[in-house]
Amino acid sequence: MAVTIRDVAKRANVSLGTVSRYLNGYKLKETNRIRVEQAIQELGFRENFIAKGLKNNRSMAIGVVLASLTDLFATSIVTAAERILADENYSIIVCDFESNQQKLEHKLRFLKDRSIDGLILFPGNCTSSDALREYLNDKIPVVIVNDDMPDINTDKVTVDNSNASFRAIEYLIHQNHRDIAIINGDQNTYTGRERYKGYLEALTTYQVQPREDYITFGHFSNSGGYEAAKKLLALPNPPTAIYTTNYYMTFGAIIAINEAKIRIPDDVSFIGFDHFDLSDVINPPLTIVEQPRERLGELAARTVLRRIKGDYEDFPLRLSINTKMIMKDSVRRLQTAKDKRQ
Amino acid sequence: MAVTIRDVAKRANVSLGTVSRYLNGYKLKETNRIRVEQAIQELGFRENFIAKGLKNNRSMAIGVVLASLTDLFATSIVTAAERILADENYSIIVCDFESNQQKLEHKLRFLKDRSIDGLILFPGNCTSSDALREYLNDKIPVVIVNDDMPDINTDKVTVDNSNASFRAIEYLIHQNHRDIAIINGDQNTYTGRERYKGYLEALTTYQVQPREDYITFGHFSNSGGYEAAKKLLALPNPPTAIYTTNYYMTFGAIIAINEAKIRIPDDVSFIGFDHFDLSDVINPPLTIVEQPRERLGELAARTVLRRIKGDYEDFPLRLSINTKMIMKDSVRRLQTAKDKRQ
DNA sequence: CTGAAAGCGCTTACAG
DNA sequence: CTGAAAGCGCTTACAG
Repeated sequence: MAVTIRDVAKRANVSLGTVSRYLNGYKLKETNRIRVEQAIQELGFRENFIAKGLKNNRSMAIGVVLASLTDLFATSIVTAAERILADENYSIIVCDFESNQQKLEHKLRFLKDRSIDGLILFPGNCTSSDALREYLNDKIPVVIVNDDMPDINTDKVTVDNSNASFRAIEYLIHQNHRDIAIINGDQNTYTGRERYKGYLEALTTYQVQPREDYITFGHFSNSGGYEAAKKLLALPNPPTAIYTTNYYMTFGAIIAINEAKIRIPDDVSFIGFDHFDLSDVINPPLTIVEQPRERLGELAARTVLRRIKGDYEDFPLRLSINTKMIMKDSVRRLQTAKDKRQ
Repeated sequence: MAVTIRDVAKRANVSLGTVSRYLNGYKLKETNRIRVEQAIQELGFRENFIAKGLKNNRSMAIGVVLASLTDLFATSIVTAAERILADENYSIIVCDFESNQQKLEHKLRFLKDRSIDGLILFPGNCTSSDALREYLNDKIPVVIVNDDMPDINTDKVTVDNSNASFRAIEYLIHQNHRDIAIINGDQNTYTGRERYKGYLEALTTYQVQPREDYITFGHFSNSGGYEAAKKLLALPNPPTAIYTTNYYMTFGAIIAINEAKIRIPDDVSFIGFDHFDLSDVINPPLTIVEQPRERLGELAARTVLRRIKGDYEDFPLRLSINTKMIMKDSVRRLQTAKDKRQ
């Protein structure tokens, strides 16, 4: 049915091997090259990646495994990665493991059975994995995004989660805030823990006593942020500043704040996490921590490609990319006693 | 390196064919079956899907092509589809075409070169496609989600976009609203046009004169909804009810409404689109149109699987699944002159 | 530079 | 029910 290199060879009056070599970038005699090219044109020949894969033991597919396909953070990283991988003719096979360790194992095996050439993994709340160790044993490149997985020795790219929090809180402190609340996400995730850690470190560094009632926890979701913010605002001594630790929570918190008719930054200062289309548009525009999602995705893709090509020079890569604070109008500088005297 | 059926055959003392038959569910003599099973166990044999695919001319992969991987609506449908496809041992290869017709063509060819067994397509703002026609010519099953693509004759699953709007507006009219605004999304998408159409039809049916200033357009995004709502609220005669036409717009509109310190439903009634985690939690809980995303995804997956198996009985399928209105507290019944007299 | 041939890991019609 | 063999569409070491 489909036209094969055999057909091309026949038409071009050369051997199979010659066509194959042409396809793989070897030099042909000029006249042969032209005839092969013509035959390919005329027959509308397209390479069969499956047959190629069987010989080369490569599938030209990269597995992407994430907790949920509906997580904007992960999918925007995947988008950037896909762009690069597709350019190199790699396809991505995506699997969702619904934050379930068992499903994770299953999907990893599923992908392995499909001979993927590399794996990009967002472990989320899952730690470790037997299936993952099989990848390492079989020398299939694995890049882990935004997680540490201490017992898995492979390439890891992440953002400076802890430091991002540190700087956000430090900034608030420099604006004379002391009553700084945090809206934490799931503590069974690496990012959740790291972002919380940075908060505590900043307070410690500047000798601000952490207050338990200012430390809230929820899921990394809109409603998680909403509920936490509501709780904070209802406190007898509400915080002067609120810091949220992911995209969804930021959104939810903003809704709670608006609903409570509390004004940013007059009544409460606010630093959000992740840049989104509304951040700059709402009133006031939000000061936020922006994650370099695009760069993370590119980095993950480039790393896995390099490993596939056998370049293990800097293995295992441990790269933490810097987040960036986007300064807008949601933080108010508080007056200190000293300010007032002046 | 990897263990093949040849190794299994040797160990089990049977022929290649026998192992293959076992793997494909044919009956073996009891003693052979046991030996084959044992050999598979002992050797840790796993089938090679690539080799299988070469013989069978099947890749066990389904292509999924969408405008953006960060569109929650599409990805939640894909999640549901993936669940079903993975159960049947199909993997999904995902491609993002960034709402760009040319990229769409490119990705469709990219996937075709990888011998996908079927395609699930979310065309978004793209209409028609040469590459898509090649799929149909080559009898590769294609299921289109939430779009019509009139010149492509294949299976299509969608929600009752127009009717969803109709019912939402009808409900508002029954609550005595006449000044009903709509926040439309991109009109170069099928869903955008259909949802707008249902709005107009409802007004016509109930003889309410459409007002141009109540009909706003924006992108299907948070800021699109935000900007449109802001404009509506600033009108000299603001509407008594606002209807938004997708998830993101709903969110953005809610923020604008809260920001303007306008109360739902006292000052304005509101019907949103798509159920999301905050819908029920915020104050007041939102009356919304809920799309059966899960069912859509399952239906798309099941349809493509049936076609792959050669079942073309109901081809081309044109299925529109009903949305559901979730009644909460964001719509107020207006008093009519008659109500007041009573 | 190129052809002939073996082989990647499987499936399946054929004959028994 | 099972073995031997041909073949899916490609690649590549070998010899020229």
